[in-house]
Amino acid sequence: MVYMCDFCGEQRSIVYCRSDAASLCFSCDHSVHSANALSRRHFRTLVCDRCNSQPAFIRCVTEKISLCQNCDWLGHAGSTSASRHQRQAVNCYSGCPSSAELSTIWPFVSDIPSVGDSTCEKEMSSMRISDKSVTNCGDSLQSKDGQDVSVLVKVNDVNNIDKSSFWMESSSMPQLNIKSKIVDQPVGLANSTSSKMFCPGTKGPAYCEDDGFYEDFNMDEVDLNIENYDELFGIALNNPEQLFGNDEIDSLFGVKDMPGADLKCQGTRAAEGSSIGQDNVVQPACSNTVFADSVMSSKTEPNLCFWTSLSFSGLTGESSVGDYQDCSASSILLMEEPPWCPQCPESSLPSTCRSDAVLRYKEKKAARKFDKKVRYASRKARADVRRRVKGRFVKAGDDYDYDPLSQTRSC
DNA sequence: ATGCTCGGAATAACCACACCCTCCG
DNA sequence: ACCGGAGGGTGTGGTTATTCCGAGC
Repeated sequence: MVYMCDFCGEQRSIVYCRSDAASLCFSCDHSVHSANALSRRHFRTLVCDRCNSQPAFIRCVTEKISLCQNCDWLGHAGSTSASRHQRQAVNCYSGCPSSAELSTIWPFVSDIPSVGDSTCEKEMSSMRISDKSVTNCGDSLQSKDGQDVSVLVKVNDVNNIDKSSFWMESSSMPQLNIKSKIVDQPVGLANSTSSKMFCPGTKGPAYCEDDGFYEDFNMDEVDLNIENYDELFGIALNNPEQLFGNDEIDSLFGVKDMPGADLKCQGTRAAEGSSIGQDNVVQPACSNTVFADSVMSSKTEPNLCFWTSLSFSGLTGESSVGDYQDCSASSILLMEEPPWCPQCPESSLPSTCRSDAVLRYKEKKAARKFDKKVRYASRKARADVRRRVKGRFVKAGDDYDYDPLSQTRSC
């Protein structure tokens, strides 16, 4: 069955835009995402060649098809022979790259139509070329005329990766025993091992920072350059809270108390495991049902983007779901529970243990409070001591039922 | 398949008043 | 150009009310 473009309904859908939750043909993708600056930020990838409904994140070189997470698992996890298939990550892009640039991103796609240079590209160049996040990331792609079309790619060979390594930028974690190597690296791409952490499947700081949602993330505060990994985590590995603080860690992960969650987590958590001499730290995320559940149940939480972008500073609850959807992590987070989880042999935690963990998680979640920016400390100080009636401020001298200072009632 | 009810979660509204900002003389 | 006063708008937190959404029937 041929799936048609959600927009025109005439051409075969090729590109998937998660922000729009739409499968588009190249032509409509170009026209739709050249509409305005926001739409140009949408990250698109190929549509899964198998289910035609999910964004592809893996290219099976052997079968010459692009697969979503689900289909990749179903197709490659089952049989030994299939699991040996050579696979590579499917790149994604934002902006309006030309057909030539698309060919560079997806050299295996043969039917890329000609989409000439448009005003969109020009606007994109003005918007993104100077974007330091792109240059910092090192994943930008230079077009012939030197314009950065903000093509962000992941170039790691993903052979042998398991589901958990999909969650992380494995090659960026030097202390982890990830069997990955770089193959088929597109021209103009920086070595991913030298890049900073970025969103798996898509890519990180460039995108996230660009989104405004992460604008409070200050790299100067915590230098997360992987080159400083030892310097960074060498101190914090044994106790990441030294780096981020207890509350921030709790707030970020929300699953701190969950058994088994620590070492399944990516980023600092995984690094934490590596620091204590666990070579095989990377385990399938599905190895812990609780963890998977926690992730899925937290799919609308902004801090989940931390998993993939390390954008953990100054996150508040102000961002909309759309922001998360724009985050590449959404390809995972917004999905339903992966079908491969039930297949995992380690998912047999005792139900009581699981329920306890879930309970702790929910309590933690409830207790968690997103940082609220207080513009005027003096006003806050006053509000903190102001007497109230049913939560409302009362006039000075009036009866009150709540006094923050004395915790007593006047009546 | 559809509609209804229920419960939980998320969000908005409310209150007083010190402080901030703008305007004007 | 600078200063000071007047006046209006803003922001602060705990509680309640309202809205939203999913599950179950």
